Amino acid sequence: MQLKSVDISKTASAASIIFDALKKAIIEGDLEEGAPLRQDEIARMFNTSRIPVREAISRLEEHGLVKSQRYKGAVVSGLSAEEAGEIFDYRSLLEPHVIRTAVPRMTPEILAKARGYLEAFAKSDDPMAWGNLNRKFHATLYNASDLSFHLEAIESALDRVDRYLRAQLVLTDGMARANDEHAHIQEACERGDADLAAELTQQHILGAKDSLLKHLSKM
Amino acid sequence: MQLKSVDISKTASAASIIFDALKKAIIEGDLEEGAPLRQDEIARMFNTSRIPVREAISRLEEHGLVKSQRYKGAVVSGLSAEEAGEIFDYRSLLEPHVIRTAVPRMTPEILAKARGYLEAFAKSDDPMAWGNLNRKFHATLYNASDLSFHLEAIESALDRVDRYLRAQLVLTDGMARANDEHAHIQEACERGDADLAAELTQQHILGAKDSLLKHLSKM
DNA sequence: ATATTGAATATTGGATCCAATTTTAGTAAA
DNA sequence: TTTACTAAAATTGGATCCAATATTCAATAT
Repeated sequence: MQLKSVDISKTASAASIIFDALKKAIIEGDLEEGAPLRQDEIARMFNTSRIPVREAISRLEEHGLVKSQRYKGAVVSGLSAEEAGEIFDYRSLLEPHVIRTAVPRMTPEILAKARGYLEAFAKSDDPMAWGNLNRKFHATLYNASDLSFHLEAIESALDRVDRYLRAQLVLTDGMARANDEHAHIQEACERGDADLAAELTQQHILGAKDSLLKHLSKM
Repeated sequence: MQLKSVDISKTASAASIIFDALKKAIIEGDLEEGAPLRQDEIARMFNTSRIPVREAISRLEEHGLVKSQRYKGAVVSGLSAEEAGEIFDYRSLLEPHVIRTAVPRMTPEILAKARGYLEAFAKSDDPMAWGNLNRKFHATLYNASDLSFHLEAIESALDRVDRYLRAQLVLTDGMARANDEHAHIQEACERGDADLAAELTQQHILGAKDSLLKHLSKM
């Protein structure tokens, strides 16, 4: 007799759940720069002991999202304008390369999926959703490259600047420009023009950097 | 009264010590691909409990150096030829940019230090030392860029391919060619020719990739 | 002899407890 | 009032113990 197989293997460890939750909170700005991460408090929130909390925090530290000191605890780490700018430069090296590799491998399904995110992004009026749709749009196109190391590196870099990117998108005319640029990138991909897609991606990133630095200097 | 201040603050945590030791062992190939990391065994080695060992392993996992499965344990992760090649491509994007930024900021002291490593590398007949001298030579030049995020990213990428790089250096004529290429890079830096230094760095990396992939395909 | 079952062993993830250090609050002295 | 000192509270890192799961291996059935 054959039984329906039920996937019970997805029992994520407590440490992973806490890690994901904290990471999301930091990336989305719910936990602001400098906010202390008290092990005890977090453990109570998740009904666990401090052990998995400590593992989560130490993993976050490896990603540069928190800084921790012995006996003093961990705080959410922030970025100076220079550091944020550097990460945008880093992205402007990697992402054009990745999309250039990806374009010839894009299937109609991938392009349709990207277009879906593109349109949702254009239509959305929820600033909180913009950041996610923006990332999903780009990630969908990039994933076709199959360059897993590059993709991880880009994700990690985006995690660090996501907060600032969001702020920039909301507080300036970034939203309108991003929409426009996304449409051109999508078009280049659909036409199979890898070089153009790469060029537009680079401009997209450096334009955002410019806008972000201007915004930060006014604060 | 004033006391001689003794710096006792550098009491690294047990987890950090274990992390560094395991990382070194993996990078240098003492722990081979697939080797299991038993928490109990490692804890006994360091005279600690398994708690700091687990933290170390989870941090290694964030760096992609080990893969761990619940109730099964962690093993040293390896790279396929494709994955190793991808990391060399990644380096060939970042490192030329970094050295281009670094060249105008190189002081005579930095150049002298790099030359020291260059010469030590050329003279050394200890294959185990080559990998370290190679990294120190490049790192000395790169550090002048002050691009800390890029520098971290490069270090992390090198950590992953170090084992393969070493093997390639030893088993082919890589050593002689590397020496030659290093000398040319050093010279370009001393002349202040940032573009040439970047160009040579890119060739250096892609040449090593080529040599590595040829070596791997013969196995 | 080989495949299957089940108990013993090994191994990991987490909870609770303890030690070391920092921070805070309170008290006394100038 | 302000400053220096001390004790209490808060907080982290690690050790020991327990629960959950995987693996091994001997006993049994085919």
